[in-house]
Amino acid sequence: MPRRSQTDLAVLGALSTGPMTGYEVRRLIAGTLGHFWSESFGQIYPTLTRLERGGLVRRSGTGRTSGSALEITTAGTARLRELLAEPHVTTPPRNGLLLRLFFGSHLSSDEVESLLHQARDRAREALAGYETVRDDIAGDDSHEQAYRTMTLSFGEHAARAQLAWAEESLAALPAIREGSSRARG
Amino acid sequence: MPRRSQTDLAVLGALSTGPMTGYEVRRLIAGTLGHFWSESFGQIYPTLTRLERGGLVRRSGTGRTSGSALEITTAGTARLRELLAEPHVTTPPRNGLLLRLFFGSHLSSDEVESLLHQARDRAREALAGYETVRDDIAGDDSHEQAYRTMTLSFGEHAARAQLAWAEESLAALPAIREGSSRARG
DNA sequence: AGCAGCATGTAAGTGGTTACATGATTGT
DNA sequence: ACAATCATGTAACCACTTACATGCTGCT
Repeated sequence: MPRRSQTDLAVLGALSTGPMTGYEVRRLIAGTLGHFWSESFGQIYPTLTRLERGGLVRRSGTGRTSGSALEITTAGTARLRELLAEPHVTTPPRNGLLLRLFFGSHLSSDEVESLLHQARDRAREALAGYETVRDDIAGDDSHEQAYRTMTLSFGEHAARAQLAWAEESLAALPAIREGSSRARG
Repeated sequence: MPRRSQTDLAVLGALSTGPMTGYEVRRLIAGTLGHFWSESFGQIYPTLTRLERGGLVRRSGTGRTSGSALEITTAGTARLRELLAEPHVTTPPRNGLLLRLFFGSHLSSDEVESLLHQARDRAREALAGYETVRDDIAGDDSHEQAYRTMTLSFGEHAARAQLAWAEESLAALPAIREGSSRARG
């Protein structure tokens, strides 16, 4: 199983929603897709020129201010569908917060509490962000709306779960604190 | 902000639970930590030799069968605490399933259904796995138990959230199906 | 005798991050 | 004028994955 980049998929997908400049592709991926996908900016322009050379994308007039807008071609749409049908890979998780929590016995209980506060606050921020996204989507009644709602809903479920977990864990902390101080003497 | 590897942290943390061979470190990271952390095996042995050269880890007798067990040193424990106190980084998400779902309008509704089934089944499998982990932890009454339970609980919350989301989304599919067929003709 | 699992590594390749570099345009 | 944003790239570095290579031990 060769290590295949899914950057093409993300970029073609972005362009499938309409012509835009490379800068706008960047922003779309960092913004809307940001909750479940990320591309480093250093990848996007090289990918766009490669796709253009391959005839999957073409220049079409100028963008809003300067630069040229990019448009997906028929071949590009076909390629997008191919890529969508391929088995998906999700990068293995690397959650630095949970890694630290797992070895929490080496931390002071204040440090543990701080980690949990961070997790809780991050979940709250995510939820607040999703609310505005939901408002954006509401004004959109294309056939793409349903799928945006679906992915948004995933984010909301995940954030609510993290929030609930963080609050439960914070509530459990005093008992752990007692336990470890009893163990130490 | 230099791109810093957290492999040292994961490996030192693993060894902080007791002496073990490199092979066992591998297994611990792939198993117990696997739900929120991953290391590629090609990294572990080089890391161990580097840590040994740095005096953070030392050989101590032989493992269960062959090979030599590795033990964390006092300096290693100190380093571990340093690393734990550093700000954590969590790799940006790259969820191939959600990426595809987001562009679901280019997929047939059968393909979308299949993606959701995969998400649902994966969540169920995770939950089943967590159940056995919970049993393992129950027999362990060290002061580390509380933190294992905490990270396990995170996994359970996340898996339950994903399961609920997948089931809701599957239930919503018929309406989407209707909508898109109405739009097409 | 043979297989599964234990055990330890290496080497090539690549995907991706980060930082740097440059200039146009719009708003104040 | 000046700042912020739009816009397009490049180059170096590195972390990581994958595949390969090798031998031992315990069981049947």
